[in-house]
Amino acid sequence: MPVLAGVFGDLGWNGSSLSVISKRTGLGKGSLYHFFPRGKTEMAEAVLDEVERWFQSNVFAPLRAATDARARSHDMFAQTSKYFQSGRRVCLFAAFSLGEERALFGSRVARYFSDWIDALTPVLRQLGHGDDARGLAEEIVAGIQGALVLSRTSGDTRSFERLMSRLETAALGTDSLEMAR
Amino acid sequence: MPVLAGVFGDLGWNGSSLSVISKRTGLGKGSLYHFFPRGKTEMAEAVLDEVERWFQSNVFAPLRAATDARARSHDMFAQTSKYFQSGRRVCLFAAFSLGEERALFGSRVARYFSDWIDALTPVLRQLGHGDDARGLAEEIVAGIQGALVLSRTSGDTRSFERLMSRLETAALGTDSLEMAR
DNA sequence: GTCTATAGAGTGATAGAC
DNA sequence: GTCTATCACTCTATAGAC
Repeated sequence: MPVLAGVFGDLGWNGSSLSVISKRTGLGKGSLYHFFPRGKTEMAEAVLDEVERWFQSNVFAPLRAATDARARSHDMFAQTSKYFQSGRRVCLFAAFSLGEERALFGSRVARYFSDWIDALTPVLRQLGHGDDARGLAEEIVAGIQGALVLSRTSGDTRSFERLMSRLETAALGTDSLEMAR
Repeated sequence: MPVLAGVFGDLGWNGSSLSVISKRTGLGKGSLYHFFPRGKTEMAEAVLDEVERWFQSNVFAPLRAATDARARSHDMFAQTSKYFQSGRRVCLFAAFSLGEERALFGSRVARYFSDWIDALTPVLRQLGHGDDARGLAEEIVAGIQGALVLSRTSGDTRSFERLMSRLETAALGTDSLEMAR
């Protein structure tokens, strides 16, 4: 499964041909169709399932925990940064948001992002963002995707870290801003 | 050329087969290879050339103009929003940042984003962001890409508008923040 | 005749499915 | 490994403008 995820991340949906998948997994086409009778689509679904589970248990669920909001926010950024390996890894949900793959996986891609925003919003509300919480949650989730694009194109992992830390500051920001008022 | 750009935007690099391109442009393969002897690669290069020229003259150059910084900032957001049609259109530079197309177009993709950040930074410095100007420029350019991802996956053009307006507020933000101090 | 633009049959290679 | 479909691409033929 990690190899499969790596192939889809590196080559995208259309670039991940069965021959490449066969080569990188070390499995023949027969074996691949034994485990995934519906072929490439089922392979991608399995990978998305796994990524989704990882985010549900390591990012979304902790956001809903009953601990300090500041800690939950920090934890989200730490776990997200860890998952994306400072921008070296690709977000498959974003990668599958275009072309043929959009028709295949579009609804679950949309759910992934809305789940994230839904989980983050109450934390930001607790941090004092009030009616702005949902807008800021959108901004942060979008900002993470943008950070992935920018750090990938520049090949600079530090830009990812820089952008993530700015987003985290924005999440905590209202406190210091209110003190200034 | 607009049709070509539409195909690459809708289907991506691998999804844009010559047969689709032939169908949607209404041109036979002979004509396509007459205009683009190096094939699909040359077609994509021509499209990227055009997009790059558009941004150079409508976004990057105005950012370097000798007018009011506030107006230049606003103009950038307006033009960018116009180009991306409130998130309905895809950023081809981001779309070509993965897989095989990364090897083909990676360097010019990187340049597109760094040109943007380079042009935006001095404007933000004039708006009072000081040493933070470059970091904020990164954040804004990344934020636009994130807004495109999010609005595409949700199918909601208003989320794009919302995110763009937040970024514009951030660009102008230091003034009001300094007044509060 | 020459040139540019056109169509589309035909090439080998490779795709995904089985 | 075998299947058919499709891939990017080449080539030949031909249209009309000058």
